[in-house]
Amino acid sequence: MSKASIKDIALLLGVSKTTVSWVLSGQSQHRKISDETRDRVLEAAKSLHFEPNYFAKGLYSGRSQTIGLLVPDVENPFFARMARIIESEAEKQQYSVMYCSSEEDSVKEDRLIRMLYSKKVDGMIIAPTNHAEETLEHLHRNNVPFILVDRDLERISAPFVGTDNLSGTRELIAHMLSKGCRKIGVICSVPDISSVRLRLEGYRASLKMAGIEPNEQLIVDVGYGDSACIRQGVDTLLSRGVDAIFFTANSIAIPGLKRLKDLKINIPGQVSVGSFDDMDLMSLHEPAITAVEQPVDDIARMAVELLIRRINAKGETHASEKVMLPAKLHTRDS
Amino acid sequence: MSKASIKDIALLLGVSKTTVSWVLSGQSQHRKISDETRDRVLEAAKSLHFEPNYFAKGLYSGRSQTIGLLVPDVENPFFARMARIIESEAEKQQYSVMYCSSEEDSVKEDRLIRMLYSKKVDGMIIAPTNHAEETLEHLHRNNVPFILVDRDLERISAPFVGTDNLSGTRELIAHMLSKGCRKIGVICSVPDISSVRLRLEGYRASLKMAGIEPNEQLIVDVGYGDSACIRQGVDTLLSRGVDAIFFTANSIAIPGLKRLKDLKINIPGQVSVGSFDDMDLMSLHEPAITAVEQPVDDIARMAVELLIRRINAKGETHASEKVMLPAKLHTRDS
DNA sequence: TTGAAAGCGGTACCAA
DNA sequence: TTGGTACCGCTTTCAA
Repeated sequence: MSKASIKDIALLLGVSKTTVSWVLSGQSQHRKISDETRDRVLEAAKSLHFEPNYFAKGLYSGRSQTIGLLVPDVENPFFARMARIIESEAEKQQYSVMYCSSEEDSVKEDRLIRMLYSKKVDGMIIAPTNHAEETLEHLHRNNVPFILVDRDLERISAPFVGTDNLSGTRELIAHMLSKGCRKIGVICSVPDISSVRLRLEGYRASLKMAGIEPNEQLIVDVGYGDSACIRQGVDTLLSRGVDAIFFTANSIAIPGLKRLKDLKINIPGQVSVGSFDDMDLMSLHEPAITAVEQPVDDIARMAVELLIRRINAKGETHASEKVMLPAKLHTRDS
Repeated sequence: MSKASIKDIALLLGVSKTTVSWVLSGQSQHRKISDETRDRVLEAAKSLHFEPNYFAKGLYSGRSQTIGLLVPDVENPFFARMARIIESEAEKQQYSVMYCSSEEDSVKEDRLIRMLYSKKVDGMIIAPTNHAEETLEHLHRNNVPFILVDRDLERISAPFVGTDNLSGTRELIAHMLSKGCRKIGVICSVPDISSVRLRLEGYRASLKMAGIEPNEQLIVDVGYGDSACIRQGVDTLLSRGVDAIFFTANSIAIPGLKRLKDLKINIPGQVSVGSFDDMDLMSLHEPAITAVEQPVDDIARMAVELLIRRINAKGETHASEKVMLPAKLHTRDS
């Protein structure tokens, strides 16, 4: 029951490995193999259940037909969906996906990237921490193509695909302002990554546009998003008299909404709420929560497309495109 | 910048590949390599940034240090969490994870399992469709260890780890009965998989225990869970006068709850609600929804443990343990 | 039209 | 204590 190899087929038929290899890799035409030989080989391959050995092929070709996916947390609905789409897009092109979660920890991130690298993935899709430069440089030097998603690293020139966080946020804040909110608080985490930074920037810009001077006291940074800190953050903002709260991500919104529920705060009576990342929970919430939906499917599709293009273009230098896809505001009852 | 190989090091130092290989694989002691040689090799390896070639190693050893994960949908919060825990458990043991989503489609499942197989994963963790026997037999014949999770396949003797669906459901239904519900409807999908089958069995058993004859008219099967069908299912049950609805999975509960919200049904005034699979949404819902939480972390951990044990015990025959972990009922306001 | 042989990068047996 | 060499399975160049 041990695997049939090319050699086995060659021995069986009394032809050479070369011939078998040529037939099996569809080069019968080009290499002028006789139809008869070709058919005998194909038949033997079928009856012996021949399957090319992945390692041998990889050893020679250097290709694994596998891509690596590194995100902060595959369990987060945003990244879980991204993983799902990436998987199906990759499969269409005969690629498999290996995934890892960095937990926003750059040390772990470094370790995981090296692991993916050592497993010879043909390329990677990475939502990096803000300290990934060195590791990514290493990839670059070793000609491993990669695409950044969700957060960009301005200091390195790498292709990026993500949401237009600035416009998305501005639209959301503008909506809140139009509903009469004047003292909008924010809860954010990991503000050093580009996406969050831009969401904060969008927030400030919108206020200024409306003639309101942003008050830094109303921006609460909860570090890596521990839920106790988030609940605390809600309390802080409430004590500072906000009339609205902007959650900068789903991971913040969930504990945040829980806290508001526990405190029996009336939404939008006492405070309005707006959130980045739309999810079932937002529309099912009572009242339904206004949220900005990221174009995650498009991000995933484009990331795979760009990555595979780069994999196939190994060697050639590309301009490092930076793609920003528009977000979509869902105004609801909050 | 191309990778340094063992040969490069050997050439550089004027020693043989054998020596280098032995030093690098930590056999200096055993193979009695002189300390001096060892140090020279180690130093050269470090300065040339030597890293063993994954394919070459795999070609010889047959091992990939990778496991395959096949679930119906990695985006589903239950499986997303499972994926997350499996990843971290696997990493502790130096394994990477490749994932695939079968979409409950046995044809796709077969294709994906074969793909994982061809990529030489050392083992697989699979939440199978009810038609996976043949493919799994193929794995078995080829000595690829695998663990079934979430749903068991009684017809084949394979290790399984999942939730005790029967008890979990009985507890939930008993709770609903104790609150006075008498006409409990059910919406389920893919009832041919063991987990759902057991949930339905638990439902019927509980009713009988309470002296109520189960009415098959109150069990709506929505096939593969298209959300239009689920909404329709809710309508059907309501028209049949149920005083409670049991959703057999989170994927059913979400569209189901949406429909109830759209219809402005008062929960639990008009109908009570209970669901399998706890998630943030359940406790944040107004009113909070009573739900059965599956021990997904334990399932994932145990699956990895059993799998790796089997990988390492290749050849030995094991009893095929079937592990059922207890579910936890969260009674809430619905 | 087909085959022999070298090589991809390690590992391990058998000698020395 | 160390080295030569065959082999894992596939691809491809060069010869016939």
